Amino acid sequence: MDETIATILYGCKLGKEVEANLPNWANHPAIILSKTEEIIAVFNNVRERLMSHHHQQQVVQEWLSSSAATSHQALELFHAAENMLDHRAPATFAVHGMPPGSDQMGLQQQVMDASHDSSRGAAASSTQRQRRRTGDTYRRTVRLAAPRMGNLELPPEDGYTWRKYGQKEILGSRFPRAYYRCTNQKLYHCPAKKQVQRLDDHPYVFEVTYRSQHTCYMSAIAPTVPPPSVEEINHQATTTPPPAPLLLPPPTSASLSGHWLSMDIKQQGEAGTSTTTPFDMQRDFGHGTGGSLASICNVMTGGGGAGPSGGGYGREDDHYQPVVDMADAMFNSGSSSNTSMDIIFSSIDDKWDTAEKKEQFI
DNA sequence: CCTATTTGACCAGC
DNA sequence: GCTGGTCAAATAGG
Repeated sequence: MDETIATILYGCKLGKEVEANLPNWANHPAIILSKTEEIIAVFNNVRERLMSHHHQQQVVQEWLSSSAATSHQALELFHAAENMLDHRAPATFAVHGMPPGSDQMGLQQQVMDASHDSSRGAAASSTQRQRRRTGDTYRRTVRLAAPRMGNLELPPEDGYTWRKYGQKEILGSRFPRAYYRCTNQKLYHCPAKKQVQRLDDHPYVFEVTYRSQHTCYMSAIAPTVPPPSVEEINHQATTTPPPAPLLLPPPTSASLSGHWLSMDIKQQGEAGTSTTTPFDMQRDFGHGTGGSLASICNVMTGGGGAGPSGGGYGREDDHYQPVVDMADAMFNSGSSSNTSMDIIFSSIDDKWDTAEKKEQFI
């Protein structure tokens, strides 16, 4: 949630920048166009996230109030949702950070082949190299937006931690393909791999092919919980309410959209990276001993469980509604009026200054 | 020192 | 033989 606010602040900063440079850019409509498109993309992203978030919150609250839910039930719900997301039909999705109209590319996540692979991984520990193209390998391909700023070479964060083990020039592709495997491969023999390839015609889009499934989080000693499926990650940017009754928690509020603009705002006292988040979720979900509905609800609503300390993310309600209002003011106020933006700009000045001290954007 | 990344070489599938 | 996927030594960084 904090990065949503950070995104809003960033969008506001862009607006201010345009405002300040209007005299200079009066004869450069291309610059203004570029800037305004960026602003629109930023706030579209915010709106989508907030709408998705709001829907999740409602569903979880309804579920919690309508059933004598236990943490065990929550766990079952968690897995059910995961299965549902993992096996549902391909769905279109809007891409993070793409300017309006960019989704006309018809970017689509494609489940290439959801056949499960149990023969790879530890079983392939023979002296011979693993065989390829056997056809029974779990394989699915998704397309994700690259960050529009920062290091464009970095693939979008997906909640898992990966280790790069190879890169190769691919015939007919301008960009090399990068090969990643799960960092837990050694520890837990997790066979999950992914290939990341930037599209020739859309350099801002990564085609990510996932192969084999994570087993690391199922290990009794593994400290991780399954981060959300890729579909769920995509759904964070979906423009329509998700078909599933509820969504899984985001891997971390600092791991996904934070990379979108390369402007993660570190929580105070949070020294960990995004990879730490699922671990805390595991404590709440997977083992159940310390799990509480409150923590589960926090995780489900994307509010809690982030960061080793958990501080800062668990108080979603403290600032969520104002943000919704702010976004609502931005998008629902009449186009002829700019007062709402003025209010926003003026009201966030203090906050922006604070945020700016914490992290220099751009 | 440990871990991650880079990169040339190797190997299997087509 | 070509291409793509993986290995593993070298290198970099914390």
